[in-house]
Amino acid sequence: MTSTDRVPGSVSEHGPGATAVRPTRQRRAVAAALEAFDDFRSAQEIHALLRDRGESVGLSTVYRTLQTLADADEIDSLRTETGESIYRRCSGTHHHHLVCRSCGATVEVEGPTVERWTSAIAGEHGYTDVSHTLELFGTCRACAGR
Amino acid sequence: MTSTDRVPGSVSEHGPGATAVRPTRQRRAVAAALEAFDDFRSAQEIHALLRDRGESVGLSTVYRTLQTLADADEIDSLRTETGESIYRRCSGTHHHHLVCRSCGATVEVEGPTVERWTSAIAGEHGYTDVSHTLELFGTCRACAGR
DNA sequence: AAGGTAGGTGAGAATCGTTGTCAAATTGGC
DNA sequence: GCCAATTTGACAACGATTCTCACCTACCTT
Ligand SMILES: [Mn+2]
Ligand SMILES: [Mn+2]
Ligand SMILES: [Zn+2]
Ligand SMILES: [Zn+2]
Repeated sequence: MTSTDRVPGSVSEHGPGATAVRPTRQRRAVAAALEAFDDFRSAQEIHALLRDRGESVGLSTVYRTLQTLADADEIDSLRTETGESIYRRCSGTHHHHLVCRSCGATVEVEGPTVERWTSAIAGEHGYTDVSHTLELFGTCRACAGR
Repeated sequence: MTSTDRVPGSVSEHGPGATAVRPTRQRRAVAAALEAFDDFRSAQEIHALLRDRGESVGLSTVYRTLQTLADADEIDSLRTETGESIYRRCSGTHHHHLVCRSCGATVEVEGPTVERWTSAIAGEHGYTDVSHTLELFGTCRACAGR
């Protein structure tokens, strides 16, 4: 699982005009931090973790890196109720999340049913180029037992 | 549609301990502003509208009122991509939104299919007390035609 | 290997939506 | 009217995120 040394965001294009994305120490560190977590974390939390680990990375850089990764769909991001952006490594396929409100435990869920429903609804109303956001929040088994 | 004069947030309880929610000019103004719009608006936009109308209401009050209304499920609220909270009057039943990214035109959609799916998924994973967020974004017919 | 350059970094300042403060104003019940 | 509880709003404070910009660094070109 942690086999590839591929640097997040790296684009192996050739010739002139290729957008270079450099595998810097900072980008590797952020990517590694994401691997260390199983649940969603904020940019600030990741920044703090790296600082503690002694691999300090500037806060601006952490923000930039996370956004770049999210834009490239290499990590998932969502917003907490308080409007804070949180990030998590994710599988490559389209999916949604079932998150424990109490401990943050996250389960990736797929929903062909929902995917079909969303396109159908959008079509009925004449909307095109449709995207959707769907997140489930609840209390996981562990947290339910006090 | 604009028949009732019921003040948003009003709770008609009796006896000692009843939490009074007063129908002030400010609260009426915010409620009226929401009726004037058909799509989602931010607290600041509503504040500006009221100011222009000459029914100026303090920004803090606008924020407070909108949040109170949203907490009471009397209006819908969601977050833009930039993290800003926007509000809209809504029907009383549980529903979701299909919003035009371009002009903001909003359609309320219901989805027994989705509701069923979410509880099923949550149950399968042992999550209880589940809630969900689901929003659809697309381009409406009008905006699609240039 | 040296140099050139586009891309990357980070400390600190700036944004900006939102929340907190608190004295003054308003409301509803008596 | 009178009063206690509630509400208001100008203004300060917050806090997450973004911007600035001088300094680095990876990497391509001689
Ligand atoms: Mn989906
Ligand atoms: Mn639903
Ligand atoms: Zn949990
Ligand atoms: Zn539109």
